[in-house]
Amino acid sequence: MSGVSTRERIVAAAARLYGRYGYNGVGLKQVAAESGSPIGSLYHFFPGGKDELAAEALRMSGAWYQLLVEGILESAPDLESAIRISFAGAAEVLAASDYADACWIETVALEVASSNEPLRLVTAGIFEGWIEAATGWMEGHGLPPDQARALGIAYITGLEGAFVLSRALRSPEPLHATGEMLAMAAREAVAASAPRPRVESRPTTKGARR
Amino acid sequence: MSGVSTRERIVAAAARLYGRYGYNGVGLKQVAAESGSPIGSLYHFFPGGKDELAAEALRMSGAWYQLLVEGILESAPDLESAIRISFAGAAEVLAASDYADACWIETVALEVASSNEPLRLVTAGIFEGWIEAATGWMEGHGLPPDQARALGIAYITGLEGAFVLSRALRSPEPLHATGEMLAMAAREAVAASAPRPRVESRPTTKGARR
DNA sequence: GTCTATAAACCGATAGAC
DNA sequence: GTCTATCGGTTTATAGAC
Repeated sequence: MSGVSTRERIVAAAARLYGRYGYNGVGLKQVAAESGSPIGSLYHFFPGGKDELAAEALRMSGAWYQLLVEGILESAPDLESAIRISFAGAAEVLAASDYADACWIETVALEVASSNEPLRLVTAGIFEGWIEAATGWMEGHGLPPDQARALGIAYITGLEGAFVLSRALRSPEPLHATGEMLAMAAREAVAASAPRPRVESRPTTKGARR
Repeated sequence: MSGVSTRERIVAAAARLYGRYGYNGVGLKQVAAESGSPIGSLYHFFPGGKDELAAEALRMSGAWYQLLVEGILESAPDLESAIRISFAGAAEVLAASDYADACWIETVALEVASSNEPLRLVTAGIFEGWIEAATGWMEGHGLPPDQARALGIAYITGLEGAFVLSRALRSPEPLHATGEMLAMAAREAVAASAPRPRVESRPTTKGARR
């Protein structure tokens, strides 16, 4: 009746624990206990040990978050409100977990960035996938490719950075403030790339573009 | 002739190592070796052990970054270019360290957020100080208090989030893109809070505000 | 203040019974 | 596939000589 395999329970427990306390802050014994399985099962499914388990946990979390965010973005009426809704929703979820569960990738990403190249590559692949998805969605709302990519990246970095401050301060304010400012940037980007809003919108004599 | 005390060398080594590899990723023996002092000296200066040393390293780094950023902000001609210069400078420094040294606070902040309340409070105090400083500077450039605080927070969260992606991807692009989008938000914020730029700047019949 | 030796606990990983 | 016992190494922290 459970429907979840031992392997899935181990991966889920590892993802949650690593996200909360970091890769180096959680032992395999703790993962085994949290998933309700002995150490032996852990090495049975992941002969590569802790690194292989973490890689699988990161990939699982990355795919899960991507589906979650894509669902939010696609259900929003426009670009500006999509950003606002994303950050407000993240603030609610974070507060509901008592500021424990934000992004299960980023703590590990920072820990392994300069010490574990295989895992660093896993986190890089996840972030690249998110950037591509966000960029595509921004393009679908009429932004030119370079603006779409910049805003897509800023959307992700804004979320990740706000997670750090919101968890440390135990306050939703960083998420709300960051969402508000990115919504403003989105409005400006849309206005700047609009076909031709009015006769005099911006001085065309000297391009503001770099 | 050295001028740096043993205590200072220990704190500096701890700050750098914790920033690169995380709080749980670095042992006291490694800090002692890196600082060129035996373990005994470490416990002589920090009887509280690893937590007390980390707290001191965090406070030192926090004050140092605050001075650095304030210097950059005050030397910039205007709000928009100050943001651009900050992110471009951070990208250069990060690349120069081979994507190892970004913010020495944030890796530790994420690790301790849900597991070490005393250290979490230290990181929270540092972030609060940064927010106050950034907010004050934004107000000095004419933004109303609530907009100044929101942009000040987004400036910090944007930096922190871009650090995560830039380190993981080993690319300066996240820092550049985030800086570009926050500069756009700053331009929009300045324009929106300007005394009265033109006769017809935005439809006043239906407020776009919230 | 500086330094070494060591205690006690925990880590990742393995062997092997069932 | 499940589970226990254990190895070797590393961790934080302490004791005590100099």
